[in-house]
Amino acid sequence: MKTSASKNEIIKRELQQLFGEQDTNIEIAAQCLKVMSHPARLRILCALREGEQTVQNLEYYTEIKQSTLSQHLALLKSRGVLVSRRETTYSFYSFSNDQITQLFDLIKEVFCT
Amino acid sequence: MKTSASKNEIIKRELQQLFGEQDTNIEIAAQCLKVMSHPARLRILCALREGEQTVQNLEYYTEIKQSTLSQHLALLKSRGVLVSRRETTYSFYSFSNDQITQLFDLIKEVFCT
DNA sequence: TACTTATATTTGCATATTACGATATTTACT
DNA sequence: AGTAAATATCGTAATATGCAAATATAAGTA
Repeated sequence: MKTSASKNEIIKRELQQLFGEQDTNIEIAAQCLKVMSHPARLRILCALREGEQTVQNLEYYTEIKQSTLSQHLALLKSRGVLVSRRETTYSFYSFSNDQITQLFDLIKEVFCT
Repeated sequence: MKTSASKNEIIKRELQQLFGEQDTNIEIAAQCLKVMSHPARLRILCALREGEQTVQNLEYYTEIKQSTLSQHLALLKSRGVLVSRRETTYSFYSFSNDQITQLFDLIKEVFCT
């Protein structure tokens, strides 16, 4: 099977542009999606959907052990999905921006309807 | 820090319902997202966005080695992201449904704009 | 039947993730 | 200073994932 060579070239060129020249965007997208694609982390995002929460509240909601939870949160934060702020001894985590929130909402819509 | 116990209970109950009672949906979502969150597989999805393609075309577009590509395709198919059909010796792969396509489009929108 | 092309599967190995106990850090309070 | 609470980090064992060569299968053609 051979589509015309020129058409293949066009598609290939479009592909190269689609996610940016150096595949930077595609790498970022993969990393961000990857960090969201874990049952525990999806549960965390669920719990944060209505607003920021402390670690101990998240521990209660998600039933994930403290150290494990803390690692998941650190990962989500390091990839730009979440942000955190300190208030006395509490850390409050929340979504970092609207795009991520929007992405999460669509995921929920796609898989829960 | 203690939010009132009753409010916590309410949030927890909402969480349990959000992705379904047995966490089935959340598991499915995680698996599906996970399979999409890989640079090679995102590149494959990009190439398929305009319609079905043969394996050899995908090999050309994505520059992924045949056996590796075939494994990625098998994975994407097994998780319901792609479907395939045989025509003589060629396998044609394409998106399995509109929701997945829509999800992919949003991913592209979020990470490439 | 023999040969070729397209795709799929197997295998081995390297690397990455995961969970969780133990330990460390941070901050407040006495 | 000493203690306690909330969170973070470390160490490690189990498991999962990645890639690509080698091999297998499927289907068309001489």
